[in-house]
Amino acid sequence: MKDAALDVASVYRRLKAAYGAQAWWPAETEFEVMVGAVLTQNTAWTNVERAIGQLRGASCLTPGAIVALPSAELAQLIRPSGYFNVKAERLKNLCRWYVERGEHAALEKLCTEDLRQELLALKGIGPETADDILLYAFHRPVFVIDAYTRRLFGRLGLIAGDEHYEELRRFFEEALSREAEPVPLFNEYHALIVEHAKGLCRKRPECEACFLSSRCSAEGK
DNA sequence: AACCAGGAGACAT
DNA sequence: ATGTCTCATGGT
Repeated sequence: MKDAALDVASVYRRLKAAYGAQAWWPAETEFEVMVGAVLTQNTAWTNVERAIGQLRGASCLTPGAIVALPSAELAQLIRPSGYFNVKAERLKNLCRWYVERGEHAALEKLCTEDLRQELLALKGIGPETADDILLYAFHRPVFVIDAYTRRLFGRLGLIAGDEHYEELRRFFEEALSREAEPVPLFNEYHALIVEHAKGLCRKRPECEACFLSSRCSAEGK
């Protein structure tokens, strides 16, 4: 028999077998998902949690409150998440658009491509942040590409790793196009990639693939 | 104590 | 179209 094909779908099964269900995104509301998507840009999630906690504590975890808040005050609230000055502007851009556009009730009516283009047009919302929002806040079938995805699948030999964002997104979405329910699948898949990456031993990059075998010393962090 | 973290934009080449 | 720099806090 031929060796088991190491394709995108089988990597998912192995990740899920190794780490279990993730049930992302870690947030109370869909708006909170959007805030977290901006705050976590190139930042550890533990820092984002603090920033979101500060926003909640100041009763500023709503689009209206963030729009009304002076940038300098917003920056101080989100300080623990790093890049607080730029992220304050990015959050305000996002919230201003969100409010003007009628929030979820109105935006839900847009098709995925239109919604994506509107998000990408905002200063501070790049392809990954836009796709985080599309998938985890609007439940659209979009596969999120992040640095972990590039690293993992690059090391597995399934991609080069330096492809353009859109090219990789199409690659994964096409590879999973036969699946019955893309939204829960994409949701879980990206979460598993991150979970795997967080527990990965930095000193041994070769361990990147150890979830593929039944015994892995790096499992469970 | 350097190094990195669930990126994106501005700018030069 | 492809590099390089900046933004900044909190963990290992």
